[in-house]
Parts: sequence; structure tokens; C-alpha cells
Amino acid sequence: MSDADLDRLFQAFADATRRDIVARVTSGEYSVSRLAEHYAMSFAAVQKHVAVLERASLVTKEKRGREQIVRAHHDGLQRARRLLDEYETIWRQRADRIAGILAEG
Amino acid sequence: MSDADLDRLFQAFADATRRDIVARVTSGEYSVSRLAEHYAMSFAAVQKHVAVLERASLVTKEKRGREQIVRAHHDGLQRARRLLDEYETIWRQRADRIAGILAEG
DNA sequence: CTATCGTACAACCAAATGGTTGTAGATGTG
DNA sequence: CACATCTACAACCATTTGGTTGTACGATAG
Repeated sequence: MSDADLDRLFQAFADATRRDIVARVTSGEYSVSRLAEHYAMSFAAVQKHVAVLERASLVTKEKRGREQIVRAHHDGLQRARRLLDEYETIWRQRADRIAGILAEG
Repeated sequence: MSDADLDRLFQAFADATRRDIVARVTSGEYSVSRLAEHYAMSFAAVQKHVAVLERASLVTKEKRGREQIVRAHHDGLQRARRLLDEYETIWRQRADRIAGILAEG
């Protein structure tokens, strides 16, 4: 996974509106305009947020009639989790190393 | 945890240099200038990246003589992980719900 | 004391971000 | 058909971001 991919992924999470969109489309079915009803901003603004999430592989869009259904795409979330898990592993290794040194001394 | 806190947290992760800094200071001890040696940018730029990480509660700085030691601060990482875990939970619930419907039908 | 090192911070700049309005096209409805 | 709905996208704007250089100041070394 490239640096640019990770940049897009975390950047996508770095906005409360987008996090809310992810939460909504994960548990229910929403068109772009349905999503837009919930936020105090223009339809176009919400459209842009969805586009950011799409580029980050956090959601996909599927055309249904004249609507565009936004669906959660698990890949992005899993990748983000995996990276944070790696950091956690590094942290644990450090903690173990320190514990080892204390045990020796 | 406020929206603004989460914004800062994920924003902090949304840059390859900053992710690298987090990885480095988690496993070793680095002053700001030591960190700066590793990147193709000015000392001031690295200083700014550290400041972003500090505001996101991902690192802390501690003065030691004329140096400023950058240390990983586990809180930020844990909080980010917790949020992604919540999304994962929502996802699983959805998956279970779908599986339940399929089992019925 | 003087010079150097590590840091802090201001000023500046280009590019990206997050919002707006307006226009246009495709699809469904009376 | 005529009209409303949903979406796409361009143009624009203010603010933030990620970088730069330059200046200043405390701490250490010679």
C-alpha cells in the first residue's frame, strides 16, 4: 500500500462529515441526496465528500435509476486498521524491550 | 473525544513524513534535529510536522539540555484504533444482519 | 567570552481543502 | 410532452497546509 494511498485514507477520515457518512452508509442504504439531507451544507459539498471517500476506497457508488447509492467498501477500513495495528505492534515491542531491561537491572 | 480531536488525529496520520516520525519515535529516542536528518526538507518543516503530531496527542516533547526529545504518546494511537474498531463493529453488525436475512429467506 | 548547536517563531508562498453558486444532462412522474 | 429530481461538474472564493528563508535566543563547547 503506497504512501499516497495511506495519505488519501487518513485524510478521508480527518473530517467529521465524512466520518459520519462512513458510519451511515455502513449501517444503511443511502443515495447521495439522502446523505445530503443530514448536513448543513449544499448537495455539491456532500458530493465532494463522497468523492473523497471514494478515492480513499472507503465507499463505492452504484447507479440505481437516477440515484447513486453509496455503499461502504470494507477494504479501506481494513487497511487503516492494519496500519494502526502495526504501530501498536511496534509500541508493544518497545514496551517489552523496556520491561526486559528493567528485569535485568 | 470531540470531532476536532479526531480531525487533528487523522489529519496527523495523513502525511507520510509524519507517519514515519511516529514510527521512529515509537521505537527509538530522537531529538527534533535527529529526526530532521532523515528527511529531504528543512529543519523548520520537520519542526512543524512534530508540532502537528503534538497537537494530535501522538507525541510529546521533553527538554533535555539544548535538545528537545520527541516521544511517542500512546493515547492518540489508542484513540484512533478505538474509533476504527467502532466502525468495524458497525460493519460486523451489518454483516450479521444480512446473514440473518439470508438464513430466514 | 565566543562560536556553535538545537530550537522557536515569524513572514512569505504555492497548492490543496472545503465550501459556494450556476449550468447541464439523465431519469422518473403527472 | 412538460416538469421535477438526482447527479455531475465547472468556476470561484477563503482558509489551511506544507514547504521555504530569516531572525533570535538559550545551552554547550572550546
